[in-house]
Amino acid sequence: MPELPEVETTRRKIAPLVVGKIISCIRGEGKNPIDSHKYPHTKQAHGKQIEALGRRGKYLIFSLSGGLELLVHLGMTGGFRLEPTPHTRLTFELDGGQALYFHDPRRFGKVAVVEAGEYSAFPTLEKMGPEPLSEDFSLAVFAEQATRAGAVKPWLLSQKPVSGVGNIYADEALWQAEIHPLQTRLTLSEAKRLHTAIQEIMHRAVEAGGSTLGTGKGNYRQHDGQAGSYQHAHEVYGSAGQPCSRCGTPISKSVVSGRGTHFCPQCQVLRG
DNA sequence: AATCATCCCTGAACGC
DNA sequence: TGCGTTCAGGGATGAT
Repeated sequence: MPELPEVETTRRKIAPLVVGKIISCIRGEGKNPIDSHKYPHTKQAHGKQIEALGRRGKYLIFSLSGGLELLVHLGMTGGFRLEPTPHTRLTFELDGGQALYFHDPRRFGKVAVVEAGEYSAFPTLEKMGPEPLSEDFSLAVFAEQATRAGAVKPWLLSQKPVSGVGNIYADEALWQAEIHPLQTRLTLSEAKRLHTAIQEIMHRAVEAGGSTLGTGKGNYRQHDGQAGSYQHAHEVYGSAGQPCSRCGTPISKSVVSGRGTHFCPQCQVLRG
């Protein structure tokens, strides 16, 4: 499922193909009109030039001429393709006859055109924490906030302490930092380890082109169908019952705030 | 204010 | 083999 590394990989791959192009039209499925509830105001992009392709957390941001932005959230199964698929939800027709297809089997993805910076319809984006691979991801601020009373994993998933961390990379970072997903009130030492783990894992995962899980149609792939490779580096996600690579104890799986949660019960002990 | 459950949606995995 | 059931999950939303 697309988290920061997958979204960043998408951005890097797609940007050279679209920046500078004019969106002549965005079309819906087949001959159907676009569902304006799921994909609001896409018509405003017609005739606009794509000036840049940026990213904030898990959101792709197409900067358009006329002070507009086209926001894309890939949800669980969204992605761009160069050819139409049975799950093409939107077709972006570009000048020069090229097209970009928004493929999204489970339809959890979001696409919208907004005034640049007007994110009030996207509260998670509006309140998004710092980028984990930027200087803005301050250890001091992170460690201070991490002393809070709530459980650490749901907090990471909220996008507030840091942006772009989803279920896979949250589990991986907590394993590397040796912190239990339900731990509260992190010590300075724990916060430092987690801060480092998030940076390292995100960096390595971006380098690997993200993670591609399973063999199905709903998994994450790059626009050309190429898979990422970071799944081979997963230590806990999808590894329930497998021995922990540090201590050999079988990895546990449970549910934490509605999300499948993988951890090593030996290395990641809940402090009282 | 913070935390939790519910909803959306459909392919994959599982069970009989 | 084939059908039906359950599961997965990011983020918005409503509830607690």
